[in-house]
Order: sequence, then C-alpha cells, then structure tokens
Amino acid sequence: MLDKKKLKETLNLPETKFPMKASLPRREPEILKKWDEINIYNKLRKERKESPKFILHDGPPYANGRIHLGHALNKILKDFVVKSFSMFGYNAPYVPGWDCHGLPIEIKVEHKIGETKEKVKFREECRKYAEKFVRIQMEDFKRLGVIGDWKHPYLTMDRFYEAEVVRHMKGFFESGEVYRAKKPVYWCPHCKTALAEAEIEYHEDSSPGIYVKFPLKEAEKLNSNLAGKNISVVIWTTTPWTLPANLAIALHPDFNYGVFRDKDEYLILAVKLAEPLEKKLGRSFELIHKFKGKELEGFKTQHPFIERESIIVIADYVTLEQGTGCVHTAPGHGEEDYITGIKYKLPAYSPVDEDGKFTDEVPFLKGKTVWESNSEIVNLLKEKGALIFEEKLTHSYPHCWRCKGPVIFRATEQWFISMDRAGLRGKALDEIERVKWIPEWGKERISNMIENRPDWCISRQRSWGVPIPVLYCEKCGEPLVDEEVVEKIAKVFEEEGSDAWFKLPPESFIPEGKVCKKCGGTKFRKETDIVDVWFESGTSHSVLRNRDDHLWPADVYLEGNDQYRGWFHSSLLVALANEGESPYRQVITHGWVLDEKGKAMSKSMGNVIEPSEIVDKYGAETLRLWVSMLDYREDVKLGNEIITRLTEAYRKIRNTWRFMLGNLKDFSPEKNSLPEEELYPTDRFILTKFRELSEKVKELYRNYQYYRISHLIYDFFTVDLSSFYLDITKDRLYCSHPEDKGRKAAQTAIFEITRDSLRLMAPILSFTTEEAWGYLPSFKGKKESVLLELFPEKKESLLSEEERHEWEVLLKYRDLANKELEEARKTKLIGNSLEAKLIFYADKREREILLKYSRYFLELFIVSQWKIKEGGERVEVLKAEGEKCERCWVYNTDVGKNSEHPNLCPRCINVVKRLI
RNA sequence: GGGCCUAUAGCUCAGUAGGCAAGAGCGCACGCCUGAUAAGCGUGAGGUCGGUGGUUCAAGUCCACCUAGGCCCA
Repeated sequence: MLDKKKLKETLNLPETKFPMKASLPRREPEILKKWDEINIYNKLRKERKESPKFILHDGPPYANGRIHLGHALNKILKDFVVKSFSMFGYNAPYVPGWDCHGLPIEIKVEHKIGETKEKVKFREECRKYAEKFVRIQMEDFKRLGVIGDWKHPYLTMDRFYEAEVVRHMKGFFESGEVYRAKKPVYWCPHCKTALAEAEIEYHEDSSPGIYVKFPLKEAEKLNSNLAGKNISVVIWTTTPWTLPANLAIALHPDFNYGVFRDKDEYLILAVKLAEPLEKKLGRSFELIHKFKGKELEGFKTQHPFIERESIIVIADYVTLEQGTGCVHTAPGHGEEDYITGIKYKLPAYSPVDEDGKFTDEVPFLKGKTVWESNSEIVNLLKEKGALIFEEKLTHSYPHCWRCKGPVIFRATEQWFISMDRAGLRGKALDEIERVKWIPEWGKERISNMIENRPDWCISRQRSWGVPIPVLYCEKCGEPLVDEEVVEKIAKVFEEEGSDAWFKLPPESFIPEGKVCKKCGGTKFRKETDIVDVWFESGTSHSVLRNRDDHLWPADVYLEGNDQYRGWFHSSLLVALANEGESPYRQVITHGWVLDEKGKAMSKSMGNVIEPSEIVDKYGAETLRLWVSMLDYREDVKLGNEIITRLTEAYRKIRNTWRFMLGNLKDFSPEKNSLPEEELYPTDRFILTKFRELSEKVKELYRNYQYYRISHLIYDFFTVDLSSFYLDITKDRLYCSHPEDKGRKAAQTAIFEITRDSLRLMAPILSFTTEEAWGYLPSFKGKKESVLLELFPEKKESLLSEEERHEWEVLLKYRDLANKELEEARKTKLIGNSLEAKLIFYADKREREILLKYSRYFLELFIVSQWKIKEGGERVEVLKAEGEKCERCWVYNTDVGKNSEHPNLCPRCINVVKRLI
C-alpha cells in the first residue's frame, strides 16, 4: 500500500518555472533588455518587409519635463495600435517625434542663464535643454514597453525638419495665403519686446476709472422724439491712454439700454448700470427710451477729442459687471477689440511706439509715454466737458515677468495665413468630411473650430524656433517673398540648421541677381520673427514622405482631445496647402486623466500621480492594463482603488496563465496534440468558446476598443477558465496516467488556449505575455518573441447547434447543482463536493441529454456519484457512497476491495500499477 | 459666456432600432477546499440608471432644463 506522499508523486500536478509573483518593477527591465538585445523593432521591420503598411504617425510631445499620465496614456494606446496591427500582419512602423522649439523652453533657459542678446548662444542652450528632455522622456516611454524606432526619432529642431518647415511655408506664400497685418500683442515698453501669455504676471495695480461721453449722431433714427437732442453714449475705461485709438463702442445685442435724461443732456447706457452711476454722481436720471443693444448697431458717435467718428458695434462679450455696458473699443489695443475690429473692418490702429510713447499720429501726445498720457487725456476730457465721472480703483493688471513693469497691448506687424483668400477654410471643412473621426463627435468639434477660427497668426517675436523665411528691402521695406529665395533658405538650413539665419549675412540666403520687386534694391535685411510652433508640428506629416519606412497619408493620428485645436488642426491646414489633402485617414482621440473623484490633476490640488510612481511600485504592466480597461474616449480616472482592482485583475490573469503552463509541463504540441474528434465534450465546448472570443477580440482590435478586449479576456479567464474549465478538468489532468488520451485531450485544448490567448493579449500585456511565452512548450514556427507572432487565425467551431443547446441544459443543471451543494455544505452534510452524490430530476428530453453526457459528470459537477431520475428540473444532494480513494479523492464503493491497494479506487489502482 | 463631451451597483464596464421584474466581472459578506496555496471553488447581499419636468400604452434608452465634472475657446 502506497502512503499519501508516494501517492501524490503519482499525480500529474502542474509545474512551471513561470513565477506566481510577478515582481513587475524588477522583471520588466529584464524583458526590455531582451527586446533591446534581439533588436525587436528591426526584426519586426524585416519580418513584415513585404507586408502592406499601416502607419500611425506620432504627434510630438513637447520636450520639456518628465512625462505625465497623459503622455503615458497616449503612448500606451499608440503601442496597442501599432502592436496589434503588426500582429494582424501589417508592416506597422512607429517613429516617435518631439516638439523641440518654443516659448516654454526659452523661458526655462532664460531663467537658467539669464537674458542674453546673443541669439546663437541662447539657441544653443535651448537646444541642449530640448535634447536633455528628449532623452529623459524617451527613457520614460521605453520603460512603458512602447516599441518603436527610438534610435531614429524625428525632432522638430533637426535641420532637415527645419528645412521642411520653411518649404511648407513656401506653399502658403505661393498661393497668396500669407499676408502681413497688425495685431495687438502684449508688449513690454521697458524690455521693448512682445510677450506671450505665459510671460505675463498679474499684479494689483491702481488705475483711473473714467466715464466718457461720445456724442451720438442721427439719434432720431433710434427714436424720432430724440431729434435735435444732445445725446451721448457713455463708455467706461480704466486705460484712458487707449482713447486716442478708439474706433468703436461695443454694445451687447440683447441687453436693455436706455436713453436717460440727466439735466439738460441725454445719456445712453445699459439700463441695469444706470443706478450705480447715479449713486456715484449723487443724482438720478430719467429713463426716456428703452431699446436693445442691437438696435444701435451701425450708428456713429463723435470721438470726444479727435476729429473722427466712432461706430457702434455689437459684441457678445459685453457684460454688465461694471462700467456702462457700452465698451470702449480700440482694435489696436486689445484682443477682443481686435476681433471685433476684424468683423467690422476696422484697422488695428495703435499710435504707440516700441517705447510705449505716442507717435506723431497723435500730435498733442507725441513722445509722451502712455502712463504720462493718462492724466493729460483726463484733463483734456474735462476741458471738453466729455468726462462724467472719474474714480481711482485697483484691479489686477498684466505685468512683465522679467522687469515686473506694467505691460500694454500694442498692435504690431505680424504674419498671417488667411483662412479664406484661397479657400483654405472651405477645403479644410471638405477634407474633414472624408476623415474617420473616433469618436464620431470629433468631426463636429473640429468643424466648428475651423468654421469659426480667425486667420492664423504664424509669427512670434521669439528666438527659439524656425525663422520666417522672408527678407526685406533695406531701401523700401518691401518683403522679399519668393519661391527661389525660400528654397535657398531651406537648402542652407538643411546644411547648417536654422542657426544659420542668426549667423550668416542676408546675402547668404538670396540667390544671385535677386532684386527688390518694388524698387529694384539689392540690399536686404532678415525677418526677425520666428514661426509659430504649431506650424512646425503641423509640418510633421513630411516625415511620412521623407522616410522610406513610411507612406503618405497616415492611417491614424491618435492624441488627446485637446489636439482638435492643436495638432489635428494645424496638421490639416499645413498639409492642405502643400499636399491638397488631409494627412490622416483616421483620427482617434482620448480623454484626460483625472483623479479618483473625477477631478483634473493639478499641482495646487495636490492630486497629481506621476507615471513613475505607478511604474516603480506596480510596474508598467499595471499602467498598460489600466489603459486597456478604461474607455479612453472619455476622461479616465486613476486612484488607489482602481490600482488595487487592477493589480488584483492582473494577478488573476497571470495566475491563470501560470496554471495552464503548469499543466503543459509534459506536453509536446507536435507529438501529443489530439485531433479534434478525440477531444472530450468539455474540451470542444471551451475551445469553441475561446475561438469565438478570439474572433471578437480581433474585431475589437480593428476598432481600437481595447477596454472591451480586456474585459472580455478577463471575464473569460475568471468565469470560463478558472472557475469552470480548469477547475473541472483537474481530475483528468492530475489523476490520469500521464499518457492517457483524456489528459492529452485537455492539454491539447489548454495549449491552444494558452498559446493564442498570449498572442491575443501581447499588444496590451506585452511584458507578461513575453515572459510567459518563454515558458510555453515550443512548437514548429514558434517565434523568439510573442510580438513577432501573428494573431491566431480563424478556426472552426467544434459544436453543432444541437450540442450548443445541450450545453445550455448541462450548464443549467450545473447551476442548480451548485446551489444544492451549497445548501448541503451549510447543513454539514458535505464539505468538498466529491463527498456528494447527485440525483438529477428531469423531464424526458433533458434526461436524454443528461444521460448522453453522464459519463463526464465526475468532471462536470465534481461529484463522485449521480443518478438521473424522472421528475421536474431539480437536483438533490446525498452523501456519496463508499470510501474516499486516497489518490483521487473520489468516493467509490470499490475502495478497500483490493488487498494490494486497499486505499485506492479501481481507476487509480490501474494508473498506479502502470506507473510503478 | 460659447463649442464639444461625460454622468448605470464601492471599482471597471455591458445594456442591440424605447418594451419581459436593470446585467457582468472584481471588491464585499458568508461558507468550502488545502494536490493552482501570498492560490482555487461555491453561495449571497449591493443600483431612486446624476436631478427635475416632458413625449409615449411603455424611457437607463427620445426631448427640455438643472447639477456635477472634463477638454478647447472667450
């Protein structure tokens, strides 16, 4: 008689070196090293050399700072796309890019080395800074398991790239879409420079607040009773110095305005704002006539101290918070004013020079700074009797971050791309229709933006970027905008980078014999502005043309939904002008990463989670699983509970693979696989389910619906595998003779499921599938990396319609049995279900089905004995008869009858005899 | 303030063209097992489908408004 220990040795228990504990933070770097050593990216390119291409074009992140969760989400999603299409058999290269120029880097560098007039030196520092963060971010991205051509990324500061930017500008120049015009920008009179929003600090400052009268002309057109009366529109402003540039007064179209009698004159202002003014003045008005703002549109007023008319315009941004509801509008001195100015074809008039002093356009203030002018203007208004009230007030006012002085809004010459001169807007809207937007509402969102956006201001008064390729005639100032010149500039940039612009004299960029078209001049100076970085990144589609491994246009762009305004937008416009078509066929967007409560992450809220925290503690795989489990089309949340759930889910998936691998320890796919006819019904059932799942998963990969995939796989692993198939086949796997057909049948099924589920999940759980792949029994054609594999091919269902129905019945009785077994446990009749004997009661039809499968009931119900009786859909639990076999734990009345093995059942005696 | 979007159990997701008493997995509770063991199995309890109105014989599903939240503008 064999003792328990010896008996256990005769069982085929699972065995594998694939560890239960993942230790992801430690193991992942080893897998990364392996990929690096076998050069997985190049290998993939070679393997798929002849395959059709699938191009995901990377939107370049900004080379500044470490990556945040938004980056991680984006890159991991891209990795899912690229890897899955590669496993569909496409040649799917992935070339990461970086956006390297621009203001944030300039600001950082200025903070570091201080202000410098030497542009070349400064740009060198910027380049170093960008290079550093490209390196840092690259390491962060690689750590996430993202496979790509990290050795050959595209950088917007690369000289070939810079040359492309210039060439793309050429396209706009040729079509006449580029023009020069004035636009107000933040301007620091002290530093004599334009400032970006990011360079502005807001401080409390005190300003005069004044109410000024603008006499209304032809008031009788509003109401005949007003004919011949002394009527004025009252405006309110805190910047008297902008009054010389006043060209209009803006009213809200739908607010109520009134004509008020104030002694012998009449004032127009918003009805709701009359009372505050009355209080200030200490007297009350009489409302004579009430009207809507829009009724006054187009009326003219007389400027209080300049021989000029100021027209009444309509604008939605007018509020009733303070003032009079009649907004002083100087298109050269304010952003909103400027936009209104465009609408009403008013110039961005700004009679102030770079020192913040008035030009001779305003003779009586010429040479005076705007600050000095404030009081002069107030005095003048008093003199003219145009001032109703004056007060002092403090409010938040923009200041220069460098010199801390107050800044002004001043119109300067800028370069624009016209949305309509050559029909760019219309073309863009047409192209948008041809692109597939995922989710679909993206189309509406970008359409609305294109429809309403103003012309694109592409010039920036900065240093770190690609220069606008224009020269000016020294003699007459005419810009030299010419195809040949631009091409020459591009050539020079290609050789030396755009630094050449700051190093070389103008002649270096001018082809022999070029003269000014206007005056014939031969001397030129270089434009000092650089081009908007959005234009640069919008040029990135040129990468698709310039690299052999790519194709134009791209199949997919995939970015956060902030990029409708950003990269999708600029890429479309730039490509349209140069290629005439959209650079992308599909655009996928994902949402924002929020904290556990659904709030945006911000430093001030203190709820920011860094990707590195997750990676170092739980592994990049956890982050990948997170990305795959969430519906990325909406905003996604991350917090402690979610992480906990994820790691639990991960453990379940990993463990299921581990268990299956353990049961394949002695399985050789080539030698031991059984033909499908020889499989058990349970094997056929689970394989069919799995094959259907595989097809569904592949379809979902094609639709980029990763969250569905992970849920499906996870549910299959827990419900169908772990708690059903793998649980019920244990008897067959453990207790049979190792070479038993039944055991090999189960292994055949398990092998297919393991191999193909690893393939199916490889794009998502790349680390774990790769690790497990190494423990999977080898077979002909098995690749050294799961990422080199293809998705499983479609396989036939192994169940007839009739069998499917039979399974429904079987599973129904399984549910009933489980409920009854649980009851029996409660009454302490049994513990382990093998201690039970089941009596099935069923009608004739179902009895026949039960009978047909009854030889498999040991595994199907994990009970020792059963009987099928006539009756209504019911299962009864009795105590199993006989004794427990010490080897297989099944109760059997024959246990004890064999003198040699009194502790075993006949089946086990048979197996044991063959083994010993 | 405008454009677009989201809101189903503690968590992540299903809910087909509006129609049987709202589903899954996890988590939780209570058991079982100790031959997947820092594992495995079973049973069970959890939801005013963000709120309020409306359309309809019938609404998580359509409409309006509100609340909370997100991105982009202003």
